[in-house]
Amino acid sequence: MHDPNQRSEESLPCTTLDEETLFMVSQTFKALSDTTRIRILHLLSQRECSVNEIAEELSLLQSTVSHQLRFLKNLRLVKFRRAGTTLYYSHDDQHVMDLLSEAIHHACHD
Amino acid sequence: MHDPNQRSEESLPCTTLDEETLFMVSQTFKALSDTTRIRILHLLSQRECSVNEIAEELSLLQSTVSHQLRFLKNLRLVKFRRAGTTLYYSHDDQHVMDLLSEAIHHACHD
DNA sequence: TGAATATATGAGTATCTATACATATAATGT
DNA sequence: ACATTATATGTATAGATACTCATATATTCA
Repeated sequence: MHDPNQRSEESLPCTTLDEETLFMVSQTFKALSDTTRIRILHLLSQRECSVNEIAEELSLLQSTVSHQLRFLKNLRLVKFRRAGTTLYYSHDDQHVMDLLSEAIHHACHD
Repeated sequence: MHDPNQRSEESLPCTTLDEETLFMVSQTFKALSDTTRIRILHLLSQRECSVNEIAEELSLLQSTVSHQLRFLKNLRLVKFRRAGTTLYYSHDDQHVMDLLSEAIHHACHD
């Protein structure tokens, strides 16, 4: 009847790590491993921000923020909308934001 | 009566990122951002292993494994017990292992 | 079209990182 | 004590990364 070797659609642990999964996981964590990107994502978890707003709020150079936003955009962790010449960025991957907030929460409370 | 600015002991979001928390979070994710360390931790999530077992199972040099285990040990993500000349390593931070398995699960199922 | 503003991009550089090789340390058994 | 086995460590190096500076692109408005 029920074959335990048959992978169901939900909630079973991934015991095998194929190359593609391994790469995706490492890329996700790499995005979260830099303090500048963490600060940017943490800010975007609270509100949508323009590039200059991020730079001012976090005391970073505009080009630094722009480079990191490109990194995050490539991984589809952030998105933006245009309003005139201003681009408003916001987060775009709730799962990754959850990973971040869990880690922050854990670090805060030890 | 209840002051919302008063941080309670549990489950409130950390809206401020102090330097120490920022560093801890980045270190945690840095540990999980390398494919070799991910493979090691994933293996240790399934069973306790000696250094040589890890090296053989993952086709890595012994010194590579040992260097990475030192990295993980410094962050207290793994621990070991001695049996003669053999050291058996196992994971030692359930929270970080949860972060890893969540990321793997998410990557596997998209 | 030209100035002003916002953002993106390219290049250079200093720093970090992961690995490989060689060797050291440590525990065991004879 | 010596050989053997398991693990750790030092060092060198190739590759990755993040930042800074300079400049390019793009949009708006006069």
